[in-house]
Amino acid sequence: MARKKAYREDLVIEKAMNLFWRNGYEGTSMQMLEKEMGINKFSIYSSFGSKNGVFLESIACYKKKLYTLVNELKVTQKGVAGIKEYFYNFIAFTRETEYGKGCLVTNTANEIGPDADQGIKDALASFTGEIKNIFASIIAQDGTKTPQEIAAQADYLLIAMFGLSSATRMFTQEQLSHYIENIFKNQ
Amino acid sequence: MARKKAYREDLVIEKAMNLFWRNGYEGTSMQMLEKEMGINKFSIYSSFGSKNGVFLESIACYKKKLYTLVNELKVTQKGVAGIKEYFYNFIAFTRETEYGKGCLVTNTANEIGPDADQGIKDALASFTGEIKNIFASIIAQDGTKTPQEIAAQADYLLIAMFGLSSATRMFTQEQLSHYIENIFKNQ
DNA sequence: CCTAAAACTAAACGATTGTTTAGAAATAAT
DNA sequence: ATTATTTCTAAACAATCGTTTAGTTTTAGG
Repeated sequence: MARKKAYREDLVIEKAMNLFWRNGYEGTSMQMLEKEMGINKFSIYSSFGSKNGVFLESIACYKKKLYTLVNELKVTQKGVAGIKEYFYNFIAFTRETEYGKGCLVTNTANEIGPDADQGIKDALASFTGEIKNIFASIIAQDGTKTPQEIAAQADYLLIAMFGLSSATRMFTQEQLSHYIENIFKNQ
Repeated sequence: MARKKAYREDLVIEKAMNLFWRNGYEGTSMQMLEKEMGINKFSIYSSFGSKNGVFLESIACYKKKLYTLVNELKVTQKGVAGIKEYFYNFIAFTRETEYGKGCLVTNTANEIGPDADQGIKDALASFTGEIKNIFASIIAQDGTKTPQEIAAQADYLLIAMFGLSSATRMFTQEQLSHYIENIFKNQ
């Protein structure tokens, strides 16, 4: 006994996600979201509660997209060489035109301060922790390293991945290749 | 035949610079600038023209501060080991409390999009180019590398430095050390 | 001392931010 | 077909953004 929604929430969130990915949280206004999502403010608020709610759903949507790459990484038997492939795959994943869009999670981590919304900070921390754990288990594959060595190398590759995400937004493909090749030299 | 300024422009710019460094460009409002600089909007606009003008002066001020470190780097005779020292010095330079503030230039590069103010983009590009040139001339010191090898390694270290700047804002000192030690392993 | 120029205070500007609301349109069950 | 419930349109909300302006205070030269 009621009217039906004229949009699908998962589809409009994907559009919102792309807007946040390109423009950041503060750089994306409700006006822009209305236009891109194709629904008006009332619908956005009734579906997602707030701009912050739209953003949290967008991060969840982003993770789902990225997990195509992450799942390949999870099952790799190539050791650190598999992580290197993930680095290159990630560049392709972020490519927009000449430069990349970076990583939505990393972009957000760069944007927010210490007093940002807790839900956002939790989402970022859980994502970062998960990637680090995957790196660590791959590094441990050959069974030659101590836990300390594994943790240190996982930190190294996590921060390198973090830097790569930002770097895709302003360095050329050639520069990024120089970066990745040196990161994995002698690893 | 006129009233005298009750403030020194170089001193109030240093305060503005610290605000931008901590909060970013968009995260710093004219209201915050008024309070931190200790002068009101009229004085800010009459001295610097606009918020953008305050920011450009703040970047110049930041460079001056950072050049204490950069000048040490310029005259180093230690080759790549001197660059490694610069990386560690930079962490100390950015340290605020538990985490660092990053690099004002890098923070800005992460914040702005492709359609940002041209004056800002120029300032960032000139700074980045200068650092890369210093890295390249240090890498070339031992006279064993081809120009291509020099350029590739300079790109690598530039992006690594770039990543380190962002990383100071959210990774622990221990993690940063793991990162730097691996960056310079076998270089 | 008077006057003119610059620096100050404080209020207001229009635009945009995220959010809310009043009323019209649509739908499913009675 | 009527009714109850939800979605939608469109306008308005208060707050804040960067910027401007009118009017007052201070200062140095004639």
